[in-house]
Amino acid sequence: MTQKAKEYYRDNPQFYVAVDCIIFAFENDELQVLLQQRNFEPFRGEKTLLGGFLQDEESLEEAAQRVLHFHTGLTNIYMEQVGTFSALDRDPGARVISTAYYALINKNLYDSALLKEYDGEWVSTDHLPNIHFDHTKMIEQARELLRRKISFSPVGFNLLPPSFTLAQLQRLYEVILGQEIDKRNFRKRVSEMQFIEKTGEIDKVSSRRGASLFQFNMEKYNLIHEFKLK
Amino acid sequence: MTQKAKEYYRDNPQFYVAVDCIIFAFENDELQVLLQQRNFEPFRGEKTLLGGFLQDEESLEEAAQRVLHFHTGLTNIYMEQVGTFSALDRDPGARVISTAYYALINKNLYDSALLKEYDGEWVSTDHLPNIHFDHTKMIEQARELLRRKISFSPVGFNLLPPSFTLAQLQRLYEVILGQEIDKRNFRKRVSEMQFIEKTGEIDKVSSRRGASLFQFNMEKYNLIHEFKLK
DNA sequence: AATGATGAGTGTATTTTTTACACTTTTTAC
DNA sequence: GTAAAAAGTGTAAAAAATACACTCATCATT
Repeated sequence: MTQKAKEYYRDNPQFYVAVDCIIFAFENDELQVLLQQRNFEPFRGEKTLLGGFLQDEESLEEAAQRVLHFHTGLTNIYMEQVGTFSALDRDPGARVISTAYYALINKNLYDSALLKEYDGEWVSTDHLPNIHFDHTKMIEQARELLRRKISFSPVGFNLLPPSFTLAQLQRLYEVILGQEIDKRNFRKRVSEMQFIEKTGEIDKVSSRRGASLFQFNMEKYNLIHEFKLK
Repeated sequence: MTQKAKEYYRDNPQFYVAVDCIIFAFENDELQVLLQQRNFEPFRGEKTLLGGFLQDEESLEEAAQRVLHFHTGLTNIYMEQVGTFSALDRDPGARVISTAYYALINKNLYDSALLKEYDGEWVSTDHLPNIHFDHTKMIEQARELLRRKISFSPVGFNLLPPSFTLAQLQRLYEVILGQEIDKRNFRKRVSEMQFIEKTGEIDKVSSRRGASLFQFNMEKYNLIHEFKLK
């Protein structure tokens, strides 16, 4: 590179760059988010999202997956970029530019033993506690993004176990969309999508009669690639 | 701040952070984007989006507005964040994290004399030339975001002059949505939105008969805040 | 063994929204 | 005066979304 070209970069300031992860899960008819009670400086005692600083040899997506893996034990988590936050005073400790990602996991599948190592706790997105930095805004934007996405893309299944009842699926949609859904209309739409298929198993836990278990068939979906639910 | 807290930040690398602006305009029945033919190093001779490095005392939004003002002479431009791009090799000159914003301007209102100062040129988004970095991907993501937004939010008016004919408005929608729209159905929907109002003026340029000019009334829209077009 | 309680499962009619479609009007250029 | 060009206008059909109520299977209780 020429001298001129080097100066092109070097005349400019550099910044700490971070990722913050809005990790969503669905339990007890609530959309929950994983927070951390910080027992370290800076901002000890505050609740925050799980995050980390971008390192030299990784992209933001890789950094987010690293953070996700570290806190859940999972790999290859479904994730979407929410946005990048850069207000001058968003982190009073230093100037940090942070990109938020939301992630969807199933609470049965992750390593919950890790929680106590970093003081993680699940909270309902309906009654968020006080959260430090601009993380409340991040959560709200993520929730809105998820709300819009879930009707037209089969991302919601990441929040459910591999097999699930239609009642579970419906509750998930009701909670995320924030409105009641008619059972018959919901099931009609589900039955039109052949990639939501019966496993043949019956769930005997949730009801006396027992409810058919279903699974999302990704291969079939990839052939059709059309999704509309509610 | 404690020593520990300082280390929390200092142990991490810092990065150049940039903004890239996808400046859209509508002319000749095309959605156009403003590019720059670089006559400076690095990457002299390449076409790129208009961008700039984030500085210490500004947010990304402020940096984007600065870049937008510098290249168009306009202030307070409508703008939306597209996403942040961080691939390791996206800029071979140095590691740069870049946040893309799309902006909507009207070509009649900006300072076109500035173009020659930075070798700016408008190109159709339908036939993009070779563009350097990951800027093609940025443009495509921006175009898709705009396509989704325009049906449910009155952002398209930023691409039109303050008063416009319904034919112009319809062509704008057809071009951005990439599909023909039925004239009568389109006008029916427009007439339902009282904040798209006749100015009383007649445009005699675009047709022999003359066509009524309309304007978007932001105050009325803010009261209603409901928008659906096509 | 009968009964009550619980959630599972199922179809049709109505309303709303979206789409398809063709001619008359006004003006200018020739 | 007439041909050409774009403006302007309403109704019917189709599709999509919504509203709605009962029977079924099983378990727990008596």
